[in-house]
Amino acid sequence: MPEGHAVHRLARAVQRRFAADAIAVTSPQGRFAASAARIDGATLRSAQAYGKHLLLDFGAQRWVHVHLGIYGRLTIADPPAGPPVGAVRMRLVGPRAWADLRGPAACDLLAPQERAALLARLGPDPLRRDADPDRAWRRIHASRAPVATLLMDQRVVAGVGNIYRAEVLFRHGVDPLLPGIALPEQTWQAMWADLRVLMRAGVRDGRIDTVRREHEPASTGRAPRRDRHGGEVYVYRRAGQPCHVCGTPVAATVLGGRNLFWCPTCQPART
DNA sequence: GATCTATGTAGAT
DNA sequence: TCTACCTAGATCG
Repeated sequence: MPEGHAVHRLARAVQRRFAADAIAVTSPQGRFAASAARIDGATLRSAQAYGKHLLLDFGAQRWVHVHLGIYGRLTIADPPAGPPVGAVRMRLVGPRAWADLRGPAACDLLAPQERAALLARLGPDPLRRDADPDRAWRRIHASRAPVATLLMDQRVVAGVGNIYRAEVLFRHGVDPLLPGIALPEQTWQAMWADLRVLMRAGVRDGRIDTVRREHEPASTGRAPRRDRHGGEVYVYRRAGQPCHVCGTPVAATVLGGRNLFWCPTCQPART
């Protein structure tokens, strides 16, 4: 689920269904119980996403910070709330909806300085209007690390995950292992603009689609294939399958502990 | 039913 | 570079 687009989508849903209401906050599982008690019954002022982080503003300088990590899920449903099933870290119950949070990497109550520190360590988020791509560019241009590594570094760009990184590199013909310092600025600007378009579409649709119409299998007469994440992609998790554009088998390796996918023909290494 | 895997990150080594 | 975190869906047998 959780690349930045999913968290922004979640923030919108929480905003729509809980904001301006008094919310009963509990921790059926117990691990968030002490913090939940401090905000139980407070009015939710707003829900916002910054990269992959979700912040719920409960007023009086109190923010609930949620990071879903790889496993986490926040499910929202219509009342009435039933008994908790499984390990529910946090439950929100409002008059119009209720939500259960399971398996998050983080669920904390933040004070203002903690919230500020969190936001300060995040790079620009393509889904936020005020984001400055030059901040990311300065870090990329100063680094010998592979572009693929830099794109996943939340201090460089906030919200990009393993799918968007693989796909945006493919769409711009960039070798994932190219050192950041060797990436042309024009290419970075184009990638940033593309990330904004792709991730906004992801928020709107609730899935990641990156394949241009002319490359869709459907346009060749076959039914469109959806991977199990529901989207249509060029290279992510397509190791060994033919590239949609040139037919070369998609390559895969592990970089920094994460799977990396690319087309060696469409994204050639510099020689 | 057991095992594998994952759209992520922090912290230890 | 490695491990822990700790959930659930897919896959294996």
